[in-house]
Amino acid sequence: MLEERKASILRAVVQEYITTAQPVGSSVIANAPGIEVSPATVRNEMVQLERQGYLHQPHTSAGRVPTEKGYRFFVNNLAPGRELGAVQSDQVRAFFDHSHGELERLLHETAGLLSNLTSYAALVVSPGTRSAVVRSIQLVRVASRTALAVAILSNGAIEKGTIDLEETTTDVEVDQASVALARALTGVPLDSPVARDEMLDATVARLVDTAAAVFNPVTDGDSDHVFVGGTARMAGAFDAVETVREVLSILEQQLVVVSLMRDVLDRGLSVAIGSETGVQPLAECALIVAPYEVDGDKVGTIGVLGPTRMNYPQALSAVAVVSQQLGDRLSEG
Amino acid sequence: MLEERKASILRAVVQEYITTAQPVGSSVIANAPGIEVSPATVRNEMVQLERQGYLHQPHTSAGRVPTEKGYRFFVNNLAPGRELGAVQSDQVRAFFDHSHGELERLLHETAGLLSNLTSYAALVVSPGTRSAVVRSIQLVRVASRTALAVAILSNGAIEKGTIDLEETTTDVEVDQASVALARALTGVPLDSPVARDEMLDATVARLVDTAAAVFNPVTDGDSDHVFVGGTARMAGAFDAVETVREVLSILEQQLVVVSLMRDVLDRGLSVAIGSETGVQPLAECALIVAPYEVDGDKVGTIGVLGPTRMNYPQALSAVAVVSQQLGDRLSEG
DNA sequence: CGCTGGCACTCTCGGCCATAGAGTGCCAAT
DNA sequence: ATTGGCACTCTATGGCCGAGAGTGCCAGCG
Repeated sequence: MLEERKASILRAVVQEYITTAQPVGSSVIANAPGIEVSPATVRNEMVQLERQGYLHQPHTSAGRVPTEKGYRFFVNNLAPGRELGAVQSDQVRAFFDHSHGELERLLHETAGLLSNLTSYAALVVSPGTRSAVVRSIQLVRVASRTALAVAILSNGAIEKGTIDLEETTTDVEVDQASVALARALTGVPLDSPVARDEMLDATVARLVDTAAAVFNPVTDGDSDHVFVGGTARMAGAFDAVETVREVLSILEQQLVVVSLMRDVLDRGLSVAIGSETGVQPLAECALIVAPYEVDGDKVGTIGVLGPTRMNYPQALSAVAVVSQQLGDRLSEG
Repeated sequence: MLEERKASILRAVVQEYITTAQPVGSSVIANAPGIEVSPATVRNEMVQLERQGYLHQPHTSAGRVPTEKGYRFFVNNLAPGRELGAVQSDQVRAFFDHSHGELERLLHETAGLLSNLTSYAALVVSPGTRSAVVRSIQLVRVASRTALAVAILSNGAIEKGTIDLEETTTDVEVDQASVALARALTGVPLDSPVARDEMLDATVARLVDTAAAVFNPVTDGDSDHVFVGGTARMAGAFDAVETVREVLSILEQQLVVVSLMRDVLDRGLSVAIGSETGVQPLAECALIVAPYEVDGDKVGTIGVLGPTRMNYPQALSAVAVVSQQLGDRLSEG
């Protein structure tokens, strides 16, 4: 733990660095509100903070820059629990009031909203299918050798998968399978085992099984869809174009993003800073995540990805508010 | 038109600049294959080319750089009709042979493929609904005040929209509307007018109309979905981080991208260079587009976005091959 | 004893200059 | 018409210097 005054100084350094992105010197800190000591004293404290690993000096006679440990201490102990500004709260409320239409579209736009609020990249992972129940499921032939299995879930999500047919399969068989599938799965979760006690033609039974199997990977969460908004903001966050490229490259890999977010949540964190993300190219990034709940269940995750020198208080509250309201919006229906 | 030799020089300049990204000088050109004259002669020609607007000199005593007009002449008259390399052809073939599963996923992965082939950003616009016919359509209540209208089309696409219900609407009414909708639209294009000659309860009739209306914007192409792959490549293409930001910002706006591509195609072009795109932030970009055909109909578009100094021959052939094969793949089913 | 003003020191950054080199435009010779 | 030669221009690079920022330390002060 840090003494009162060291903590104040660290807080001031982080806040200053977040806004200016320049190494900050002792005199700036000494003039900061809440600091009542001279630059010399600040300097003495700063060498301590540096020894303890909270600050770093790019070179002699430059100001100090927070380290990962510094940021971590800041978010754990020093970040003011800032409310979102009135304008922004209104923006969120207005968004969800007027939000309308289809689930995917809503999530996509939510990513845009969150990105605008924070001016970082935003991530929205769609609700998992685990907690939802099938409202309607059917098998439709779309070509001579292809059928589509489509399930509509109680949370408004639509899950779909393609099935290869034998050329010899008749339309009647497809229809029978469709009916059997509906009978077996309507009203229960998508990954429920399919009861097989009815007498069915062998071909039809096989069809039902294949169709049901199509949805299993879905429930592994392996196919959770993630909506990314504001990737262009990453270009503004770093001046090394190479860093930008690497980060964008990560954001393109849905699987990586989803498991990254899940992983952070699983570790009980809401913020992962630099190497804490466990992803090397994100060494200069910080990730804020929060689950959103529908009817009390954590069904999905939203997050914000920015540079380590991100505005944590603001981003944290934006993520909190949006996850809350998104959950409410999805629960109400 | 340009005399033989000027054209050869222009070709050499473009090719050289594409690979090195450095202004190219007369001596390099003089040594290029196919040029049998001395640097001095090349210089004389280059001042002509510059006067005619094909080349530009960043400053006295730098090499020459192609202008938009120069690139345009190159793609129109000079670009070798290069075949795709054997390795890459194989890659495309292998991709479509093993491709499997759901339409959206296929298109998404196609964007990735095209991006890998060209090392630029790739764009894939999903097939429009115009040419497809409804295989199945239904209305499903997902919450007390919400229903989902879901249509499955013959091309494997799924179109969906949400409908607000009165709290008082009964499940039976929803079902009736669903049946009526199915009767009216199955087997015909999604934007067909709904026949209303049957006697229906007023509430149900209203439901049917709302549901049908939901799909109209869809057929306006306004909601054509676009899959973007390889955005990270844009970061490698420019060294000004600001340019990268602007381009990414454009790529995030689906509507802009879709109408941009349509616009270019409508003008009968397959390549739009710099200001030809009509989009200011893309001044340093070039866009290559090609439609893909399912059963002879141009149902969608794919494209590649790179810097103006892109490898046109290679990108053109990659786009051609992929659009061809994607069309075939979607036709076969 | 902790704080602070003072001070010498270190390091970066911007400007300046000179030089090297790339590439040109032009001209006279072929 | 082409070309070798040449003087010229402009950029890029590196060294140098001075200004300025910021430090670490110390001695003095409350």
